[in-house]
Amino acid sequence: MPKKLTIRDIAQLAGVSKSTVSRVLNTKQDVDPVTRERILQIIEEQTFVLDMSASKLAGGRSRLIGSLVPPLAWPLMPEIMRGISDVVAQSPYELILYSITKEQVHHDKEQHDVISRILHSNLASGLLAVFPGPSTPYLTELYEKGFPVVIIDDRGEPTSVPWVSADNRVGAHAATRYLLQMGHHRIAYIQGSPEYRVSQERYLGYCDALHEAGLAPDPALVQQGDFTPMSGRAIADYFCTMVDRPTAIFASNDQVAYDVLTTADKHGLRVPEDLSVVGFDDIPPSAYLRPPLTTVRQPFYEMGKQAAELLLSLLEVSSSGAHALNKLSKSLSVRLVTDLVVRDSCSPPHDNKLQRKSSGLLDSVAKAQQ
Amino acid sequence: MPKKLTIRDIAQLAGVSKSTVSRVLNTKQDVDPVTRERILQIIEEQTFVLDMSASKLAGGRSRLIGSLVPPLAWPLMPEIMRGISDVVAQSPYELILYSITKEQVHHDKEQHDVISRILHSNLASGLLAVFPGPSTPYLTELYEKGFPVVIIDDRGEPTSVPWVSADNRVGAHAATRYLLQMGHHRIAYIQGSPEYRVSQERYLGYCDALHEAGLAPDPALVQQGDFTPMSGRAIADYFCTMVDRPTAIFASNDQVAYDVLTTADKHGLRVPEDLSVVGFDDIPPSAYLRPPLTTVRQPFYEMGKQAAELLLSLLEVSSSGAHALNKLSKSLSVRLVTDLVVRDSCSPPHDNKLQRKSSGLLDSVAKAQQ
DNA sequence: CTGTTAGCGCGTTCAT
DNA sequence: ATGAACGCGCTAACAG
Repeated sequence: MPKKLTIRDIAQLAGVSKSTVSRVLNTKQDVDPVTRERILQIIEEQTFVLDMSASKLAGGRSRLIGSLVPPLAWPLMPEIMRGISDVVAQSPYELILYSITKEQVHHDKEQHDVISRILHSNLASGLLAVFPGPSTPYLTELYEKGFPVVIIDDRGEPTSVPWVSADNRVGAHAATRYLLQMGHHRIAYIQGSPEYRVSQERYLGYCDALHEAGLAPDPALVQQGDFTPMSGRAIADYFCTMVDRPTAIFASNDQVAYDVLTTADKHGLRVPEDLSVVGFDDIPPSAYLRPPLTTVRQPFYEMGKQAAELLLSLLEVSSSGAHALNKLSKSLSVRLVTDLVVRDSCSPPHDNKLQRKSSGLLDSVAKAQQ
Repeated sequence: MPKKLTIRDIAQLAGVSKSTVSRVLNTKQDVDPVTRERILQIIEEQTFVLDMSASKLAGGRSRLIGSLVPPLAWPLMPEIMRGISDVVAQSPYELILYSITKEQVHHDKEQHDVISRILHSNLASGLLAVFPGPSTPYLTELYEKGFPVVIIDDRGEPTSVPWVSADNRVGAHAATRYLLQMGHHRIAYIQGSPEYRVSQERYLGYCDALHEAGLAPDPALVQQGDFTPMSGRAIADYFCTMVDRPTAIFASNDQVAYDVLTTADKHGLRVPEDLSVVGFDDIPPSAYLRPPLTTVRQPFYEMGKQAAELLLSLLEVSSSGAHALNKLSKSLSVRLVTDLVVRDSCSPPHDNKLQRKSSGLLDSVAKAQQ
């Protein structure tokens, strides 16, 4: 175990002062390209790495990013984390995981506590918040005080905090339009939790498509769900046993769509022959169900990736420059497009079955937009 | 934004010196209970938190745990992480996530790099490694040099490093015995990747049960797979088209069992009527398949939890005491029991169908042991 | 362009 | 039982 080298050691090896080494390590200007090269060489040979604690203490920056995330068991989380990790791994930063438990997800006091912990421990120099939910206001405050924050998908009101999200409205529009074009008229909709902004957006997209087709949303066909597994069963029961049963159900996320599939089966309804089903998210199991689920894919990996890149660039600015940061805030939102993934859970309704048939290929993907 | 308080500030408020505050913060002896209480009081009021960087630099511990994990998209990871997070969140420690990409998983050089990065950055004071695979030797070296390490499930040879794992052999035994008791004689087995120790263990469990029933493993019924989705299809094809087709297939993980289900369907074989299928892991989708999959549940949450607790206790020891650590190493392995989760993917074979029928309840769980 | 000087906030001797 | 002084490894002025 070669004793841990310090910046001084490599300064000696290079015949310069610690400051110079520090300069090259922090890619400052004003260093002779030759000595810089030599120093880098030595650093490489010795596999020297800056002591982050010392660096943080002396300078203030920490090369540590905090990530405030909902339970990783949420099926969309792994891909988001992969996007984040991939970016962070390529950077000089490391990622601290502050994981919100199922129980804390809806309690803003507890989330506030977690955030305080993040701030007080004074480790992270930036924060990536995934579905921060009730704590969005705190995060906003934080951000406006100059602490770099990026939100992935939000809840509640818009905020000045940079954020990235998929275009839920357009996605829901595409899914609904797909059903309409297939000949469906009675398309039921299962709402997501009302606290989430994405729920409203998806609902609006559903309405958009209906209006476009000259239809008005039928209140009887719109029921309030809450995104969680099992929660859709009662609603699906209701739809399956209606006198004038809908010919298609658009569930506002895949997990609820699974409930629809299960429930339809229970009632002896075949999907897609008797009932078409569309989900939202395209989480991994959706491709493996029977029938494979037609759904709107959210680019989770990309969302994580872009959020991390955004945060990294904020960090860049706040370290080098000054408050030029605030000037950018207008353009600091990213909306990613969704894709309609056509699988086998939809077909034209019985009374109107001359339209196109959905592809039977598991993996066929159709772009939702143009 | 109240300016960050330092240990000195609260020393002043308490009318004592920084040293004393430091002592109570680190729960040292030799502090007057009264002043200790007063200081704690003030710390509480001010919601003061130690600056971890400074603390680490000055020679203290870092309250940071590194976690070296495979891609979170591995279906068993979220639960493991939940176990880890729950424990860490209750402790004064934070978790740094070092995520291995799909590509790095089998390249020990890259993993070595990641580990070096962990060590050199000098942040983490302990390491939790999940399925470290090829880097087990490095971790062993590390551990033997006194750096706290805990491994969750290993690969390759046994090591002195503390580790936790499920009892794969007993689990596989239970699954196979279940099939045997149901009347199956020709039970095929799809192996996992040979590099993983768990693959061998499960295979041994399979053999144990066979021997117990007076049968010998039939080489034609044991095929080498590799745990990944899709990888089982060719093997399942092979089994489904054999002249003397097996009446049951035991897949060494759930993902491969899904392939068996898909393939059986392709060949027009009904599960469980024509073919019984058992998996291993009990990852979330398994309960929602049609038919719901009978499988051996690994206690992933518990594995993460116990590993984190183990590491925390190592950290405790290495901070307070000395090398009493090594004396414990004998008992520092944890083997958790697995459960056979009986769902609907198994039934007695055609030619022998008088035995018990598997439960139809989705969630019915039977203890594998006693 | 580069070296020198001061701390950053805390743990740890060593006194007292 | 408690305080004073020193230094952890590094960055940030300030000189040159």
